[in-house]
Amino acid sequence: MKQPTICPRFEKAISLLSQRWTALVIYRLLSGPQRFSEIQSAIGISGKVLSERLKDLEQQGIVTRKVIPEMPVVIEYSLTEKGHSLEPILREIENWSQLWIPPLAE
Amino acid sequence: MKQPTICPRFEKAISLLSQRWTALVIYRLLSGPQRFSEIQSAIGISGKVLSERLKDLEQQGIVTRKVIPEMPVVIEYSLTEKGHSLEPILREIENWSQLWIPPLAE
DNA sequence: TTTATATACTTACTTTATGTAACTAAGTAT
DNA sequence: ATACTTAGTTACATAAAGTAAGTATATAAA
Repeated sequence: MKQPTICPRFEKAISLLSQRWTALVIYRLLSGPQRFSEIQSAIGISGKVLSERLKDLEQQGIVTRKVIPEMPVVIEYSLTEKGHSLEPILREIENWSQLWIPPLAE
Repeated sequence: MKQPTICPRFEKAISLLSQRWTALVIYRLLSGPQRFSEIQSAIGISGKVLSERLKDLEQQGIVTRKVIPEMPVVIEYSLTEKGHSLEPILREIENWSQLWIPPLAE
């Protein structure tokens, strides 16, 4: 075999980012802490998968969960430093999409 | 609703890149044209899904397929200009992974 | 007291995506 | 004719995601 195998750290990053919804959840949180239902309605993800993703992301140290004991309890999700460090990647994607995805694409 | 909805162009870019294997296929092709079987063994994708992905990517103008009529026929896949324009994104991911993914991670 | 509302989930079930392994097509070579 | 190679495809099995209803906790309304 002559092809160099792909770096496992890179592969891990890819598998994180290419899990469905994950990038969009992080992107949303870039604009500040949000609640479960805010994320849900903003990106159109099901409650089931969103709760799975948020648990994953929390475990990977990308997202923090904070319970605020208000009158209906509020749960606030936000990015950790590691989470924020993904911003340049998402900005590159944003930028690329403006250059290469036609405006009318559904 | 107070949350601004996510830009559809950005969403499209994300859905492209977060399809399983797509980013790895493009990443491989960044180092030059490759054959079906090379891509397959380098990233460990099944033939079935690889052929689906390559068709998709061809249709989206990211990859080109070229038939070279050699003795066993050789089919060479390479990136278009649009495909190459994704390089900065993949480099950011590569860079991020070196900073934030622990070396021993399986 | 029952009924209703709200948030943040979870559960059961269905549909879609992916994996696996065997098979096909076209062209040599033996 | 038989076997070998590359680039796939097909049929079937498993895993991931979607959908809709249900749960837990708390507040307020009838």
